[in-house]
Amino acid sequence: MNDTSNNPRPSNFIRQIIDADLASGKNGSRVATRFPPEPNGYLHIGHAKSIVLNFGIAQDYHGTCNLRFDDTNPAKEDIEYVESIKQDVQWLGFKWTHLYYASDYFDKLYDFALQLIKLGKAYVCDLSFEQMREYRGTLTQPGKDSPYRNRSVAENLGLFDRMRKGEFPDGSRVLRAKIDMASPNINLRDPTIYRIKKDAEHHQTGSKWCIYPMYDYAHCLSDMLEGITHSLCTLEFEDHRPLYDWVLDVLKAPCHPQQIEFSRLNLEYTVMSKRKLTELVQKKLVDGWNDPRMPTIAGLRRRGFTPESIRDFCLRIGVTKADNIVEMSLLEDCIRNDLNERAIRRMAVLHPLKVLITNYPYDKVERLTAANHPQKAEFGNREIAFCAEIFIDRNDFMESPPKGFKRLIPGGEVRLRYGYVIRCDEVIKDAGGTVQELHCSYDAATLGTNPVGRKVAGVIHWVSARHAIRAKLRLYDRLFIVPNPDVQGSRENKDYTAYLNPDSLHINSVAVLEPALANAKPQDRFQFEREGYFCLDEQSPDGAPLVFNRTVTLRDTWAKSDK
RNA sequence: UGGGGUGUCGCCAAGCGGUAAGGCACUGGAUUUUGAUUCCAGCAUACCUAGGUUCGAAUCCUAGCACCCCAGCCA
Repeated sequence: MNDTSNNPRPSNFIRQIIDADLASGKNGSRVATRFPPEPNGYLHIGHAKSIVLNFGIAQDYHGTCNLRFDDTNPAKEDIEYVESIKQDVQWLGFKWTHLYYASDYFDKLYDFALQLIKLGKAYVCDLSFEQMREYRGTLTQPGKDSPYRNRSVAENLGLFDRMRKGEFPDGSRVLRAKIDMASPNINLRDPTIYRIKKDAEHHQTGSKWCIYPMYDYAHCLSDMLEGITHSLCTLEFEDHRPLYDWVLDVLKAPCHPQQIEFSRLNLEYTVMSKRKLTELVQKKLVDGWNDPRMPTIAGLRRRGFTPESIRDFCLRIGVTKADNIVEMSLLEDCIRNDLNERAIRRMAVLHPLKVLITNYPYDKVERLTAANHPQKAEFGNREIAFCAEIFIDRNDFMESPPKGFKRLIPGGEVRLRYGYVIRCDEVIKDAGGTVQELHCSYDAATLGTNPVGRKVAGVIHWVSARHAIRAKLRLYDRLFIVPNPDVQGSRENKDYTAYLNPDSLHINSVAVLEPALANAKPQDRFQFEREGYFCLDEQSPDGAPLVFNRTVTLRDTWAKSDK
């Protein structure tokens, strides 16, 4: 197969850091990473970049990689997301060393908070949300100390204990790290590390806790507790690194993971923020998280993408700190490249036009042999029925063709793929002038061999009208009509949904397919010759009409030309 | 006007002081019973700008410029 995951992974600046650490004997020559999603949505291809990075490094350096759910905010999380994330990581082809939840550490995290208080490095603050914002200052002005900043250790201990016991309402008090209200880095202006959430039912810990740690506090300690050596995250956390280090330093942590930031993936014609993807789902602008138009792993899977192609994509885009927006053509190349190698070929006519072969015995049926893959004999052959009535695609016939048109024209010849050469003798039209049917004649001497004395340039696909099966085809196009809905939206002061592509899904219910497709199984992938790669929808129920999703079209240099 | 980042071909991205990898896209051409695949060729005297150091700079220094992130009791 065409699995690039077996190829050496390209290096990047993070691997260079690890190489240097290994060379200097840091971390006892151990490499431990983790992939830490919050279960508040489905994974998308941006997460795949992080997954391939983290798990790939663990594989290549003979290290470990944990899957850890960063589940510190029960209000936004759900067990459905936990399950989908596990499934998606596995589907991508990775095995975690350990499965953890940040909530596994809630007891330890609480004890560390007690330590912080005893060290005089944390205090309970009674400021309201609004007051807190005022006291924080602005980007250019320093903040000012909270009036509660200098409470005694005993008072802080007592208050924090009562917070834990549920004696105070949500929002009334928080535990804050005591760092520096005048820091030019806003994240260091006494950040909140614990807040009260009394009525949230946590998907893992139930109602055991009514206070929950904040990301900045929980993440570094979780990394530490797992003995992570390299904590890889995206660029927006760069400003948080001093806080990450502060917590571990103050607590004199026995292990201090190194946080390294890389830029997140942006893909043209889609959005990648979980907030926006959630909105698309909730407002039913798409048909759920696994809608094949979504950049989610579940969506790409349903669209027909292979795990190999997504891994390949993640390797090809690289890992840097530069802002980027990757063209869709790269992702398309990855899936075409993989499917070209492994997809069985079939014929499907999307816009059927009836053709009567007038000189072929009307009642005769012939079985022709067609290769399942033109370059791979080991894929075997299948038989296709041929008779006097067939369907070809309307797009393969033109009465007044542009220059260079190689398909069927009145009086012209074309090769039927894996069949005979036919000539169009007569065009039958209805009263409105629409072509209804073509009357053609076939050349019996052209099966498997070229006619002598003349060249037939075109080859078109077809199916027997008497044997064809019907199916529903879902033809997908880009979700948005502009390359960068986020940027365009803020520039034009519009919501990104204003750029949704109204034609991102086209349903074709008239397509006719060769009968061999009847026993396709959900997720089976095919190349419909000259059309594209399709996969049987995972939700096609047994017995119901087949539904195929178009993964991607074939490259089409003819359609691209000006003609 | 604060802090943190980033700037190499249309897009991604190597390069780490010795004279601009690679992939995608694009453009030619060959082969082809998929206008697919495959193959072959082309595609940055140039690295945000301006100075400087050096025999030599995308790489070092200085000063600018542009863009991204940060003022959640989100992650």
